[in-house]
Formats: sequence, structure tokens, C-alpha cells
Amino acid sequence: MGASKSESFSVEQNEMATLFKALSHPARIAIVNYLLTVDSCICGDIVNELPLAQPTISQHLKELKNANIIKGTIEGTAICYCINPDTIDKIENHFGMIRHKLKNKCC
Amino acid sequence: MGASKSESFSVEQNEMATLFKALSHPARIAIVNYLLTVDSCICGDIVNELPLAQPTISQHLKELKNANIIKGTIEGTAICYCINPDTIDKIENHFGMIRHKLKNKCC
DNA sequence: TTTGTTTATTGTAATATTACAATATAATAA
DNA sequence: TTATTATATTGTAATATTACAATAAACAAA
Repeated sequence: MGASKSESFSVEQNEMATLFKALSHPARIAIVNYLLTVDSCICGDIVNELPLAQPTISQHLKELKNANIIKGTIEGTAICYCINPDTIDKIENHFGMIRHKLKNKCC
Repeated sequence: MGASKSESFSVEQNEMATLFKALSHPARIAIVNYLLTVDSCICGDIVNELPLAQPTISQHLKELKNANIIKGTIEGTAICYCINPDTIDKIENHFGMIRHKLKNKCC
């Protein structure tokens, strides 16, 4: 096989897995970090910041966009990327749930 | 290619990516959910809970163990799995950092 | 001992991901 | 118009992931 049996799991389980998959590569972690470091959202120099070729970065940005972790708006010739706080909320809530359930447990 | 250039990124970036990769499959999300639902840590019936074959689940458990998201201790014939709260803390701290940095930004 | 129960390992086919060269697209500048 | 600049897309090779049948290993019970 190779394809995961996503139809066997709930929508929410698949949703969370998709979010985590988008964050499951060091380059994408680095991109998120960089977007947080830059003072404003007017970006456009991500390619110079990372040790990867431009098409590779474009591909990683696409995955982050598809997962709604970042959003990009056209700003003249460049594209301005920034973090989508709503998605960060979603992930934080997930761990809030985990934390809450862990409180009532033995470990 | 196919191999990610992990040597080009920081230890911390790789560490976080590894944690997220462990959570990037709906079956592994389901396993974590199930471990949180069960009252005690004495498990052993994960195979009956999920629509996957036993070797597949064993493989997923191994990945969660390798990432330190769960820990398993031998309990007679069965193995008792439970969530590792330290790793949950680590991930929560990561998002705490993101949240903190987002506060000073335009989006 | 043999039998049953639970989990792990091995091998392998199907599919997905990663990286990048080459090329395309889109907008601005000269 | 013709550059120039920034980003996206396409194609493809190398590698990783997913799933499971078959089998092994480890232990308890009969």
C-alpha cells in the first residue's frame, strides 16, 4: 500500500493529522519561525533565508498554505506571507484538550 | 531526491518536525485519543479499537514510542501504553512561543 | 510440555514526499 | 516593447511511508 486509510477515521482526526503533517518538515518549521521573526508581514526573502532551492521552498509554502497555517497576499511583484492565527488556535485547543484529559489520569 | 536535508536545519527545528511527523497520521491521532479516553494506563486492546491490522498498529505504536509521545511498559502478557506528559509539554511550549511572538505582529 | 494470547519483526507492494532543473507566469522597470 | 524580478508549475529521480500477510518471540495457562 502506501496510501493511508483516511476514510476509516473521523473528520477531526484527519484534520489534525493534516495540520501536523504540514509541520512535519524542518524546512516548514524554519519558515514558520522566520515569519514570526520578521517584524512585519511584508516578506519575500524566504528563499534567501533557507538553504533550499526556490522551487523547493515554493512547494513547502504551498503545503503550509493548503493547511491554512500561513496565508499569502500579493503585494506588487512579491507575495506577503504571514501566519494564520486561527490555525494556531486550533492546534493549541487540541493540546488543551489533551492536557485536560491527562489531568484525570495515572501517568 | 526524497530525503529531507535535515542537516541544514537546527536540532530544535528537526526535533519539532519529528514530533509533528509522529502525529501526522490519523491512526496515530486516534491512538493518542484512545489512550486519553481509557481510564487507566492498562491497555492492550488498541488493536480492537482501530480499523487496521495488528502489524500496522504495532508499527504506528513504534513511531509514537520513538518520538516519545507514548511510553509502554510490559504488564504480564500485555503491554501498557500511556501518553508521555513531558512530550506534550514540549509541544505546548512550542505553541506558547509562537503565540507570544504573534502578539507583536500585524496579523 | 503444548496451547493460546499478545505484541514485534520481516518482507514487500502501492503510494507519498522531497528536492531541484527547467520552464512558465505575472508584475514592475527601463 | 524588452528586460528584470519574484514566485509558481512541471517533470522526475531518490527516498520514505503505509499497510498487511507471514512469521517470530515472549509469556501464561492447561
